[in-house]
Amino acid sequence: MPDPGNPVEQPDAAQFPLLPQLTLDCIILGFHEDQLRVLLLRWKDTQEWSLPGGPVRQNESVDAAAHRILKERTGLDQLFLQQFHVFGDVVRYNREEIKKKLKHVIDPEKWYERAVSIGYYALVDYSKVSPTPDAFTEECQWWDIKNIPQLLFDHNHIITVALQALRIQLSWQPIGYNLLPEEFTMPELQRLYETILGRTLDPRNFHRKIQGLGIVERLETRRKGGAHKAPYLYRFNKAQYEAMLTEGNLSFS
Amino acid sequence: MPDPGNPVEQPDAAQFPLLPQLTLDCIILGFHEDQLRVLLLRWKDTQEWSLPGGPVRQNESVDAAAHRILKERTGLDQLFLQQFHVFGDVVRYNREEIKKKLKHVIDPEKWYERAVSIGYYALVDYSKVSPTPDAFTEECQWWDIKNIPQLLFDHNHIITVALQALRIQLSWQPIGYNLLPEEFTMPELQRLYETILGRTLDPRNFHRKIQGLGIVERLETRRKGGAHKAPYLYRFNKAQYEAMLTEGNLSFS
DNA sequence: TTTCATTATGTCAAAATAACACATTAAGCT
DNA sequence: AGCTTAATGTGTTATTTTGACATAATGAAA
Repeated sequence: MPDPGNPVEQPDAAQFPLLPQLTLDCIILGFHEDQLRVLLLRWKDTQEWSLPGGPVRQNESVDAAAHRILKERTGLDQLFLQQFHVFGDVVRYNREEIKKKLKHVIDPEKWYERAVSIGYYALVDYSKVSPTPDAFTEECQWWDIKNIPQLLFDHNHIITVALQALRIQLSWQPIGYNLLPEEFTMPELQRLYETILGRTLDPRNFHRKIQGLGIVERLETRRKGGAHKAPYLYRFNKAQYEAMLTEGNLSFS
Repeated sequence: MPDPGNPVEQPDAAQFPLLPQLTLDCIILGFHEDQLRVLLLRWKDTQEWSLPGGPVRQNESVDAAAHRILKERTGLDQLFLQQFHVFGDVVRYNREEIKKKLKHVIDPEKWYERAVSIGYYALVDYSKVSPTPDAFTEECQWWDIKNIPQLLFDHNHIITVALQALRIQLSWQPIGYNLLPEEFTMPELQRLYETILGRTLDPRNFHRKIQGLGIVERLETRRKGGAHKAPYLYRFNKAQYEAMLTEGNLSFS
């Protein structure tokens, strides 16, 4: 379910007792047509969008809840999932406004107390995702990160914080394994980095850098189809990639 | 109060309704005698130690709760406080063992369900702290980070994760403003970095680096008192320091 | 005044980064 | 077949940053 910020009575509450006043919000990011995109949900009978999210069940870990929600929204099992912040203000958004906007979906009497929300971001292979709405929503769709509408709750803010965290990750860990298909081209990887960093990179320097990290291997084949020189295909060297995820590029001086 | 992992009935529960099944744990770090030290609490009538922590009240933000707990344990108001991880496993530690160990402090019947804990680390000026135990504990003391005893709950693990987060912070943000007194020497700052990083640094290179960041200003005065050449005193350039905290040294390449 | 402990400081080599331009080639068009 | 278009693949150089390294200076104590 999306995070109603203040959790509401859940459809499957009887079956699955929940941790009270605690929710997750998931920023599910994909990369398509040179755009970083985020998966959003549209609430039933409204034009209001929000992040996917939901409560944590008593018998599952917080991480497991995040995985479950991701699985429900995307169909994907394995993905890069990263806790990045806890949103714990007493008043995270205007509750009356939300109650009003969602009154046709959720009985305004059924809103509980304030909730603390744990933010996760996930990096997924856009082409493998089957966007699926939940019990409160009727549409699940990708949105260009540069073009997010006004969202419910404090979700615009949460996205901002998630992107900051993602850029920090990028500065000392590699990114791409979970965002690109198995085989990809160097310009594609470069555009992914450029999109996250919000600036252009020099293709020669980028190539040198990535090769230096040893996280990719060039294949024999090239990708044909464009009206231009065919780029080589690459795949990630999983072992080296994992190593860079763990050790990272941490260096003080 | 320390985090009983599973929260227990709180002494002031009537006065302050709490967020259920949610607690904070605070890793309060100071620097003294070239050691990074963490503040720990000893439970009443036991030899068992744990991290400071406690529940979040309904009418305060999670960050405010962390500040409150820090204020209660240290007497300090302004300090560097950083959320670093949420510990959300269903079983974070052996509950029966804990109930038994603390049976003289907390009625084993009074333990609630599992709790999710939000980890914060704080960097404080050792000399300004007045360690103060809470309602469940009778001693509050600094421990060398290299010499932590077996702690209650999953607190040894939490400390490990906090130190990892601290090292990551160090790799792209300056550290020191909240850990050192207003005036300090370059060797002191260097030893702080060395302690956090767990390795020695070259004094010439360190000096060059720190000067390059522009976060410190050398004063006219030197610190006398040691049987050796008197080191210059420095103070942080707050503006530049803040700038480095925000912008950081983030660079992909 | 001698000794001891610690601090302050500069140079050079190596590595990493930033800046920069042009030949190649697949596809589409004529 | 030949031309055009669009994007890719690639190397060099200057600059900056990092890492390695050793000695003179000085305050306190003996």
